Amino acid sequence: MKEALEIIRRGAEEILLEEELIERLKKGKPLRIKAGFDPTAPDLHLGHTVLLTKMRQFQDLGHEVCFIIGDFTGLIGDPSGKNETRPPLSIEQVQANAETYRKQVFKILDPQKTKVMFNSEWSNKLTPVDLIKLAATHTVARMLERDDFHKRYTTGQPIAIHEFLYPLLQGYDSVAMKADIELGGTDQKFNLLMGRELQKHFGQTPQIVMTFPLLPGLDGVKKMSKSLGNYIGIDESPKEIFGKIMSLSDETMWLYFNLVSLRTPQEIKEFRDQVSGGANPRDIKFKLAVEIVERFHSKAAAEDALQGFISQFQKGAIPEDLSEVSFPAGEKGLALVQLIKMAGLTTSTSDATRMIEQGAVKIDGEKVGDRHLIVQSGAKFILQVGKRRFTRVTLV
RNA sequence: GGAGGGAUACCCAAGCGGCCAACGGGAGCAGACUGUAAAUCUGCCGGCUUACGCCUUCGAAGGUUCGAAUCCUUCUCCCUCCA
Repeated sequence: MKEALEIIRRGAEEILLEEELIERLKKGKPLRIKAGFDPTAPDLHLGHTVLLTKMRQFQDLGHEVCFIIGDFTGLIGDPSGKNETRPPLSIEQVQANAETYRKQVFKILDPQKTKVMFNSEWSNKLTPVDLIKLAATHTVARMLERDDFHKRYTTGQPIAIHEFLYPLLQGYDSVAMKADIELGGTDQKFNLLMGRELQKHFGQTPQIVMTFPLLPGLDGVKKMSKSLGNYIGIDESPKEIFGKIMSLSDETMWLYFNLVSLRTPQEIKEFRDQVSGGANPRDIKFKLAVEIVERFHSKAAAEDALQGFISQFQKGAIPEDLSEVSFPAGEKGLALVQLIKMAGLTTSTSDATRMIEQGAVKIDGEKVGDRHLIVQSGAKFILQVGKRRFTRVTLV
């Protein structure tokens, strides 16, 4: 029991209320753990794994985990942490995204012990009268206490009325499924507490709320999200994941250790000591990258990624597993800028021209200086743009 | 319902008849330095074009003008105050 609490507590930012949690754990009955996910992002990324890993730990401790897909609330769009109204998703989009979730979550969760639920299941049954009654439980003033709403309100940003319904509906989920504990990011605190209030209102024992720090994205500042493009997808290639981890700043690396690594706090502390003792933080970052790739792929893949990384970036070698493309050059040959674009190394020829001008383009490792360069049919070479974009080209 | 203010590129934000593909900042990309770290410095940062050059963009649609992001009309959306 003490150990269990230790595991549960780890990584959490806040537990409301911890006494209640202990109380319920003591009873020894499996608890119902709830965590909701917006079906907006088609792919799971490392940010999601913070909660998923915690859910997994609950499963391993014998509790019942419910993975809620907010397909109904997704029609509203969670206003949490946003400074603008989110565009509603179409039903088709929501369904497609939910499917992707289903496929990916079980890389972490135990499928045998997971209940996947869609909140439309009960939300769609609410009548307009029910909704009005739900809305009547809270005041506008109470809603405006929420930091993001407050900010938008005071700075003159629009708040649509339906956005007020979001916290209420998310809270209602807890009522509908009789949750014992709800997990969420720190930005979810208001919504999570709403669940407590509504459960009380409906005569249930209020759920315990656990919040977790938000995992910052590659920039180290903003929350990891698909829409910001600063994410590491758990479905990405080993090489990709490895590279992205390596591009994290030293400072951010520690946050990842705390939030996504499964190493013990003692191990992490040892790493910190090593670094302050003069060890190259890069080598510690290697360990993090290896661990994460191993977790979502395999030990072998992690080793390959490490070796590939070393040869490519430390020894400057051209990677081996290159994609290959082939294009007809025509009689007069093909402009290099065209080729770069066709090969997908840049998005436009203008961009390709810029790359050449900036000395970022190499053919077989040789820098190209002439932006008007024409390549002839029969040529075969490795084309490189910048440090990371490579492809093997054959002209016919 | 009435009065006033606003909408500019990924974001913030200038411009208010030609010098505007549009100042400046942030983000991003590339180069140098390095550890694909940080900091710093340099360049780029709408598209097409194998030169010259061309095309589209300033909420939307029309109009005035040799010429509009800039002026006029209508429309859409947002904000503030009043009711």
